[in-house]
Amino acid sequence: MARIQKKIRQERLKEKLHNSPFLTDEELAAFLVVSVQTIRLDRLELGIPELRERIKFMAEEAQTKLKAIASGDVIGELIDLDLGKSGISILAVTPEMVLEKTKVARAHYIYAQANSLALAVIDAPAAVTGVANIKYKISVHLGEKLVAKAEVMKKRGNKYFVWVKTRNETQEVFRAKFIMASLD
Amino acid sequence: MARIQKKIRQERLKEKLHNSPFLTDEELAAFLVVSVQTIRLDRLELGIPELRERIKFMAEEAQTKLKAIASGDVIGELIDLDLGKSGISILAVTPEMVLEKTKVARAHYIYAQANSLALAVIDAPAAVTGVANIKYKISVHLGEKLVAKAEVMKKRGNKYFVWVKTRNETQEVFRAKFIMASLD
DNA sequence: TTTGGTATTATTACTTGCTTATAAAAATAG
DNA sequence: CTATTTTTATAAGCAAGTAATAATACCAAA
Repeated sequence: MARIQKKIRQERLKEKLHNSPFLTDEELAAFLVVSVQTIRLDRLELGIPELRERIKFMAEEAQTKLKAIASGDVIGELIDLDLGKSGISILAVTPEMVLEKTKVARAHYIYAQANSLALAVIDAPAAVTGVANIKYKISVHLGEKLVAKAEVMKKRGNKYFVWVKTRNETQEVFRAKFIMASLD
Repeated sequence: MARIQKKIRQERLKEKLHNSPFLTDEELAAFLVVSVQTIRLDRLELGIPELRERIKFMAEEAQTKLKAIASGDVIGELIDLDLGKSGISILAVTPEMVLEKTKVARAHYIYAQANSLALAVIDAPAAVTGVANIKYKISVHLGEKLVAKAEVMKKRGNKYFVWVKTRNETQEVFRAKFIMASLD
């Protein structure tokens, strides 16, 4: 009986901390109606660090993630680049990128990978996207690895015509034609 | 002379903390070759909170930002929604969204606002983007406020045809036609 | 019923990274 | 040289812990 209670409590502890990780042991003890010591033993068993460590970890992790998402000039990892001609990037679909309910990747991530690859591939110091023609062929799910290939089809004046095709492991999932204009 | 030294030290302190905000007073004292007490007086004068508060603040802020950027179902603030018919969202262009050099908003943010609005507006429990036709008319810069308006033009079976037009304060900057397929 | 092991709670000493308050020393300006 | 500012030192206290040890409580099986 006691063992079952313990298991349940520890599950509840994990869940609670998952939802609100900023709680102290004291608050957790009040929530689960046990002593602070019990909470500490549970944390020890479950390998959950103390509040301050948790906060610190979150701050560090969130910072790097923010950088990756918000300020990285290329979404996805650039693995091949022939400037002015073609490029390849890969992007792993992580939990942040999918819709909660369906686990389907949100469209703008797939778009972002393609668009930033297109931007990277054209041989210009700065450029903006003018027109895009896009087709999402099948939906992409959590855990898949997307490989985007970009090709500069032609260049006319300051305009670049870039095609991007994105595949998962087995098939083509996305296709886009961009017309990019270089500035300067 | 001393006053100048103090000013300089406090500037250096601010800069150091800006770059590496995870330093303790002790480490800062060693870095600036003064006593820990001096660092504390400086922090007091400059209104800089202690390490733990800084970390906590970063964790909280980064978390909300991450949520906003990565897992918010709508990029931009939804200010009007007539389900199945139309919707409006606004998005302020913040420093994270622009390219370092040019301060021009990266295309995928504008796309993301439009796409997530289109998703929000269609009256379906879950949907994926099938095809998009996009035109970036002029480039968007740091500080501008984007207003996206979506309209469901027609519905055929499980397919929705949604048009989105985005304006800044003065003119239309972006236009997209999406064909979304609802799932269930 | 007693014995034994797990689970829980309590107690105490110690840690980090501070705050607050007070005082002393050093540096500098006038 | 004195008054003021700046810097350093000292001591007490706090939050949220860890680590170690001991004392109960509980339940289960011999």
